[in-house]
Amino acid sequence: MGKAASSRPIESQAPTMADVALRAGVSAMTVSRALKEGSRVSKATREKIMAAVNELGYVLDQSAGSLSSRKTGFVAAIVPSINNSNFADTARGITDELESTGLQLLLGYTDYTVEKEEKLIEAMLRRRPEGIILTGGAHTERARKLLKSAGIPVVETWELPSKPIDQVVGFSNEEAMGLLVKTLARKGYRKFGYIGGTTSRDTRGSQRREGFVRAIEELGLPTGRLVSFGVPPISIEQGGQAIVSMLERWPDTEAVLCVSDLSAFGALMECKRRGMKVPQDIAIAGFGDYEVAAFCHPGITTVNVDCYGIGRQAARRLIQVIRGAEKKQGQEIVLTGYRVVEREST
Amino acid sequence: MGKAASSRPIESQAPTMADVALRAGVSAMTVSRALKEGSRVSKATREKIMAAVNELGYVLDQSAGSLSSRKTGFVAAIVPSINNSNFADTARGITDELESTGLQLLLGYTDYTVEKEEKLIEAMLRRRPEGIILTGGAHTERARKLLKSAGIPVVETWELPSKPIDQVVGFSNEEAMGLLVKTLARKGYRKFGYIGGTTSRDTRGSQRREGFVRAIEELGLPTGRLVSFGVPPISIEQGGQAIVSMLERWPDTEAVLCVSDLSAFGALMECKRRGMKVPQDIAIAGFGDYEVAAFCHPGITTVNVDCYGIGRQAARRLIQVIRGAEKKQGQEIVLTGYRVVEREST
DNA sequence: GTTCCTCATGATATCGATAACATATACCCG
DNA sequence: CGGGTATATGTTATCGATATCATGAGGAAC
Repeated sequence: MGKAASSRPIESQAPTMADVALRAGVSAMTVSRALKEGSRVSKATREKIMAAVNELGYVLDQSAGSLSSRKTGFVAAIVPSINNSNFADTARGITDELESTGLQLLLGYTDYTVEKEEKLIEAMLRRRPEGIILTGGAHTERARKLLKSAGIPVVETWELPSKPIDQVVGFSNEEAMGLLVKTLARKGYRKFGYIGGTTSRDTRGSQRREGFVRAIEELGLPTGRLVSFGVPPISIEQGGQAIVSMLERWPDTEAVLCVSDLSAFGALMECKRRGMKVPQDIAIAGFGDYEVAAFCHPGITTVNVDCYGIGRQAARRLIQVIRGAEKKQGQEIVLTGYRVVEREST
Repeated sequence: MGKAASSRPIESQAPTMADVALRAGVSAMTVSRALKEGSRVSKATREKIMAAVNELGYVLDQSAGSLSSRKTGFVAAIVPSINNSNFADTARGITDELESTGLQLLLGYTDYTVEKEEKLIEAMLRRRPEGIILTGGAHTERARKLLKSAGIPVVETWELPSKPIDQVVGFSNEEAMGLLVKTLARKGYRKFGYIGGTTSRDTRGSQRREGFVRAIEELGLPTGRLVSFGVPPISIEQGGQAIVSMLERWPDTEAVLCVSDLSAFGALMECKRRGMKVPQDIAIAGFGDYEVAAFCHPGITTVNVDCYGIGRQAARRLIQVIRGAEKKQGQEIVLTGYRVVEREST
């Protein structure tokens, strides 16, 4: 910069593409092309334009661009909670997958209610996302209608909905919990208890519970040891309270399965606080393979779910439809893996 | 619905405001008014319009609206990680505070690098947010320039930057860690160790470490017991590995302070795994008051930070500038509280 | 040298809503 | 009943970019 320092005009207005064009001595259209990857602009012109861009501190206005190009570059994703590290991982997977494509994530959370989900869906659709990722298959009728008339690809995740809207990336929570029961039954446990939330708001939680009940029945084991405690998402603290209730009602329970690792961890800590030995006095298992389950002592047996992969795959499927062939290839269902991780708590 | 089922026209195009207007027999402008809170439209007209809206499944297009109104309704927030429950809480606080105002959050995460922050800031500014919330005070020069020329209110959080851009909602990590040291010194501990990450990427971590060193020096206690382990954010697992290293080099350490509760939890579990008694053999403290610290056994002494409140207050300050008086009231700094929470681990 | 093609660039219309102004109708009051 | 005011609605221009078509310059081939 051998030239005199360029005086910065004190304009409160942010510079526009026309300002850049004027300064670079080209048309606005050429500026638009120069700022877009893969369009042909001569090297000299591009340099002039970039110089003007830097001098003015210009940043492209995508809200204007998306109006004329009819592509907003948004993808919406709705999860039950961003405080839950499983869903945070999914959100991270989505973001990471979107990053290379220049798509921007609009993230919302429902607090596990379909009513808030409906509101969120509507709010997001106002931004005209090019695709939308939902958690689970439970939605209000109005939400379904809104999604249908929006005409954008939808991916439901984390479950296998009985009535899929469009695409699905998920797994059967019922089967996964069933597998956990069977794995532990093979180790000799017979009196199983289950800890979960009180309502059906958390559909994945309900499915896991059903999977538990079904597996117990199939194996011909003692049934009925179900404790419901707290509104989903059931916290660490509530897991601790729930196991107290479990031990009071069914003191001879041999193994307790929890709807998530957080409640399992709470249960585990409560047991230790009471001087019980895990797994000798009682075995505890969770679901989700949270970091805390791997590194607490004893480590908690759990079901590992590919949370991050769910996010990446969901985003990838959207991208394929958005950027790829116009034609939707029908309701594809992607099954994501899960596996039982046995640790010291069982 | 006593009427015959309305046949759904197979139009791939999403309906526009003009379609609604046509159907309701009014002008587009009236539709726009009817869909906006607080504008005067007669009851009969509004009902006609709402009927048309529902029949067509119309959803307002805000990207178009924000172009003419010159208000996008976006607020950007950039945090180091969304997998960290402290920052997830802050994001939740922001979202909750924005909800009533109709503003939509654009959330991004930097993985603790200023380079990715710069990229994110630029990407977000392309969406023309009306305000932006950042974590910490470390930014690239270019990021600062971009923010300045964007001319929107900026709130830096979670720290007290030495060179604030605009507004600040945070606390002194240095002082907070110093308070923790002093609190434990009062209980009689003298040989303090510190566990943190290896680089200065995590500026809050660095500040906590400085606060630790300074407090130790001021109290005239033995210095130098610092273990750096792993790239921030330091995980539970790395906390466990770090305390092994600490015990090898300084076996007589009485109390170990960790950059966060996650590493403290890892350290705690590793000690238990080795059969050490906490706090009798060694005391352990963390930072951040994560849920796990409260409910693990023994509970971990830590510094509680109002993560959620930081988010709410940061958002509130933005809203005041955005929706309120045009005039910025200068660089206001809001101090958020913190407090030492003593538990069984010390 | 003429024709044809490629590549760089410009001109204009347009995306879908809203701001700002214009107009029409109803209502109020002395 | 006339003038003024409030309320409801319509008309037009506009936000800032991009799609599309048009144009011009340069080069290759014969």
